[in-house]
Amino acid sequence: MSVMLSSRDMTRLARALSLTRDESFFAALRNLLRAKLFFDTFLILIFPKDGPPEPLGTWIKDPIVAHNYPRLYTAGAYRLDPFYQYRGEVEGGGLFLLSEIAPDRFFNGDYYLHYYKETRIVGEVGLLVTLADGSTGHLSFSRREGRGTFRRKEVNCLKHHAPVLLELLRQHCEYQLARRRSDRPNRETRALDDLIRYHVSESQGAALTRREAQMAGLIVQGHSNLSAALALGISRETAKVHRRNIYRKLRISSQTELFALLAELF
Amino acid sequence: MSVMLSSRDMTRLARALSLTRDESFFAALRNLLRAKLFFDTFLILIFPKDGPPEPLGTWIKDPIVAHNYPRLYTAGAYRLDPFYQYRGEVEGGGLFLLSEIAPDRFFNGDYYLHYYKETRIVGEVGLLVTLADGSTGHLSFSRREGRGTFRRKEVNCLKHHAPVLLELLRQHCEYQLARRRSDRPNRETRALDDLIRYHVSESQGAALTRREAQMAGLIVQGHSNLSAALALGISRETAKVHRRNIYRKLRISSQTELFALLAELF
DNA sequence: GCAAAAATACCCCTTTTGGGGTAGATTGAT
DNA sequence: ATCAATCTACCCCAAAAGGGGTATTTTTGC
Repeated sequence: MSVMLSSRDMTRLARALSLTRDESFFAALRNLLRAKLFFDTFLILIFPKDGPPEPLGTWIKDPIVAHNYPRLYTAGAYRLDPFYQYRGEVEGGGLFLLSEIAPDRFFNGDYYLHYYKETRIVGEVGLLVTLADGSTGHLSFSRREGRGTFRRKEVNCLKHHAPVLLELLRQHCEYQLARRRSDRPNRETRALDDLIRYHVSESQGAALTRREAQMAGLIVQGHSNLSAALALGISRETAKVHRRNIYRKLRISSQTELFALLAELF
Repeated sequence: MSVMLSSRDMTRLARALSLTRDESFFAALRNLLRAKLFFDTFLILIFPKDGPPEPLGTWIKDPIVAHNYPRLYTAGAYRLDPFYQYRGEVEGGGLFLLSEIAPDRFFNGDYYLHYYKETRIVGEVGLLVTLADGSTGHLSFSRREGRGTFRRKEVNCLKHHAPVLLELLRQHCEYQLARRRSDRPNRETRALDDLIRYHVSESQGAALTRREAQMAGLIVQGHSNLSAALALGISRETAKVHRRNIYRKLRISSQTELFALLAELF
């Protein structure tokens, strides 16, 4: 990861900038960063002045962690997150290593030992940016053991580019905040599974059950049987049954064909 | 497969009608029909007055047959195809069972014994429609052994709906013929693998080799490693290597993620 | 012409899919 | 209250994907 940005990097950055007001910003930024360095989790949250964080985007590679972590975190563990605790201390914003802002005793504390450690995260970098209403935008990415911690060179490079990343984050969070406040009642809020059921019924003449449509949605979003099972709170075997029934009803025999069928929904 | 069309069927039909001038017509019609009955191959060809057929769309479930059949067929075997031989005999068009139009000795002839039989096809239904320039549009779908032949009820139903299907086929073939004759030199003719290489380079900062981009294209089009290997004329193991290198370069670990990355190309 | 990059092919292994079965618990609609 | 559809869970198996390795040939760039 070189400190200099090539002209191609600038193009990609401009593209990300143009997407800050878009739902796809999260994925775009994640891909942009992933092209430059490895990470195993990628999260964007808003920390209100008080109360639980609001997730704007969540990407966690490990399906089991992806299932357990957000629930525990939002339920209360966030209070012990050094980034959450640090949210008011920071003037404007900045990019920090967990180790920089963690309290002295953090790595011996309850949070680390009983919760954070479970995730096997060995390195975390977080951005914090103060928003207009006093809440704080937070972007975090981390590595699990096996990938090694972030190297000094990488961190320096990230700090060098922090102002741009912070501005991207700020724009995105401000926009999402505004959108949530205006709280438009029904802007295409038709759930994915309803869309899938409707589309499949129209184009294939097959009726998927609610659960099957949910499963189909999870599959095309990249969930394995295990991951989808965790998301639905059922066993991996049952998830397999749903998948099989979907394929049978749609007269297909592979994940690829499911993508082809549902492609026009995206 | 009931003879009556429900109002929902009519909607789907109207949609297919609106797509006759579209590249996606082939898939749309295939899906529409597949919602009503099983088949293992689905082809749309144009038979010129003489000379080899021009494929407009090809879908063959079995990867090995998909690889071998079209090559042999276009190379010359088409001359022995009863549907090809019958193309001039038909006034306007019609829907026929292979068994109806096959010469008396067909099932003892060379074509059947040494070529057609290899495909393990046990039942074929074909549409033929005369086009404005004297060539013939041909739609064929067939079943392989294990699925059973087309049942009398299904055939009667198909014959009942033949006029509509023939009109769909006629419109599509006429349009494709016209488009091919006008032969616009460079209408988005940039090959898929070039598009993939460009897009991946822009969005991921990773450079795929030519072969890798080809492989990526085949994967997202639904080819398994075996199927892609046959298409590229390499061994299944080598195809696996390309797939693995693609995933490594793009920092992904599943076919689903590849879809997510390349989704915007479609 | 030479070195680097790419393409080819095969080996090993584990995990995931895909397809079949049975069977008990829940749920919904009449 | 009952009956059918649905959801659940587990069994089996074969095929494919996913990830690691080594090694040879071909292409490509300088």
